[in-house]
Amino acid sequence: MTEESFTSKNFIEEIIDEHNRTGRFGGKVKTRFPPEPNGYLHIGHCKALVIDFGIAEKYGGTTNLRYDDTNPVKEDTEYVDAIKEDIHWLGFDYANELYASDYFEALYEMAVKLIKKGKAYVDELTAEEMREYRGTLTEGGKNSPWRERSIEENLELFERMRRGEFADGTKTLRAKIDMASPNINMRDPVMYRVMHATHHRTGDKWCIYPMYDFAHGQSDSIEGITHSMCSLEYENHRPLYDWFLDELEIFHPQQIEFSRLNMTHTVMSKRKLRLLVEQGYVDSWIDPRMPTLAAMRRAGYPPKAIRAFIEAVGVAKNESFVDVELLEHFVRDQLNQTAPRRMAILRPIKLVIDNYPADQTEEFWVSDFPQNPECTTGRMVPFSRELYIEQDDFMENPVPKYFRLSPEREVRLMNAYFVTAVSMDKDAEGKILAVHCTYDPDTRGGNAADGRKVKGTIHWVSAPHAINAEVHLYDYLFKDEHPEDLPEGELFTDHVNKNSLEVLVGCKLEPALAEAKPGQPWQFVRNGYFNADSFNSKPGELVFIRTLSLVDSWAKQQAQK
RNA sequence: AGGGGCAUGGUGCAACGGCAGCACAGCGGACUUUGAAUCCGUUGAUCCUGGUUCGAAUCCAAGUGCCCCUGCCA
Repeated sequence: MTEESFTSKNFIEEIIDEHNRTGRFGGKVKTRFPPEPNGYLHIGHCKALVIDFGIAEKYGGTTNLRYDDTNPVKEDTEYVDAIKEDIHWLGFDYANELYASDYFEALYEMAVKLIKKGKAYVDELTAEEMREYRGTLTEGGKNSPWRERSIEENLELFERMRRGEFADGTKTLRAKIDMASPNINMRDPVMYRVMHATHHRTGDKWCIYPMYDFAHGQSDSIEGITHSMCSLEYENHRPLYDWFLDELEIFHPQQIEFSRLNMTHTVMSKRKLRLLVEQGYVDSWIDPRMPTLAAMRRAGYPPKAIRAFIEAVGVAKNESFVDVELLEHFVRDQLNQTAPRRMAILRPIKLVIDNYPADQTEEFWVSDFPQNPECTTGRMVPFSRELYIEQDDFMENPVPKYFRLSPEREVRLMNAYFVTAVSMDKDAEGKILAVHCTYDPDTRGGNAADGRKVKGTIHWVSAPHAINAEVHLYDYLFKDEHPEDLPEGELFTDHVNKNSLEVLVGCKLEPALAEAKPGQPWQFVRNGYFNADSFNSKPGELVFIRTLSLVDSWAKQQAQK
């Protein structure tokens, strides 16, 4: 069975197949990924990444990384670097690192060409006037009084714009198309505006900057891009994309629009993400609660899982809202295969084995992947009379179906011994300070010599050998599935989950975890997947981030009651 | 209201005139030294109305709903 025979093609591939049948691009496929360096890449961009790089790879072509940097006041090299890092992390290789600003001179010449053809003119309408002249959705606009200047005058004025003779906002270069068009984008769109601003790459060389519409298609054309994929909101811009290319009579790529990725329990617009950062709802763009790729990397999401998720979501033109649980499924699926198991106690309570010699210590070899009998790697785990277990793993008055430790009940300490709880130490308020138990020496390793079974198996850490750590547990930033669906007058920031970060101090970890490095995934058994925090951990002062909890059907069942 | 786009289980995606399928979620069970994983089973959908056709999710017509567009943002 070949993989190909069972995977259907998405609509973009069907378009390309058609191009290949008709020979439109001579069988070539070349794509580009065009981020604006004004923020961090998020999971939504990853969809574009997978489409742009995936399509090119599938058809034997290449992909350029091209920063869409035509607006100097919004863009910064900080973002240029962050974007590059994210792309590499995901495992994509671009053919060239390019910038729309590389083409400023060529774009200028193209504008001159359109002026000479009588297809562009210098306008002096103010921003407000231009809005009035543009008309409305239902009524056409009217021509600017400057629309019929001579070609010579336009040429001279445009050159003087470039030389810096005019103040910001006083002049624009506009395409002369059709002020009555039902498509507002065709009502003499602005091609160039005056902006005396320093650009992150060209510095102060320019004081006029091209608009997106005038830059994107021609940049595609210059690079020989065949298929220019973008999100649905650019559909209305395609006639303009085509118009510039046709009037300029240059190589004409095909723009294809797909629906962007939306996900439950988060927001995806850069504006909103920036707001969360600036107003302090999160620490930064890489706060693990953010849907940015850098945040996911920090939280321990494997790039393979993210790509598998995007593949599973598919490509179409439907406005879609993907459940964040689908992403989590792929993350767990990947981590389950790659994260070595370790024991860690997040909310410790002391467990004292009364009949275990006080001065005795022993060690158990434990596999990194106990569910895989072929696994040969592992570590030694020390065991002694005083241990820590999870508070949740002991219940003085157990509820029905609870089969962890409770008075007079026997459970297995994972990989070690069977123990039976016998008593508790309590303070004046009745709070349990420690649990006492006895162990059965004939159950060493976790199996009883007489073959008897226990219902529960709990994890533990030897108290004198434990290392301390801080653990950060994150929850969704928004409890609402659709935080952007708001009642009139409410802000999405009003709905930020105030309890989305829980900091646990004094967690007790098995000693092997002292070696943990950021970026290494671990499964803390029965707790979830964790990763040393690349930002807060210092040698000897580890901080772990919970990437994701394990699926917990017990907790779910309890919550339903 | 004008223009553009989209409608298939709870969610996302297939089926391209011929048995509506896959993934996630859900539900039930088996197994278990992780209440995880794994395994087995299972509920559930073609926006509406009419037409063409032996046969329509698919083609045609009329409707309905949702999204995008009035930046010198991208």
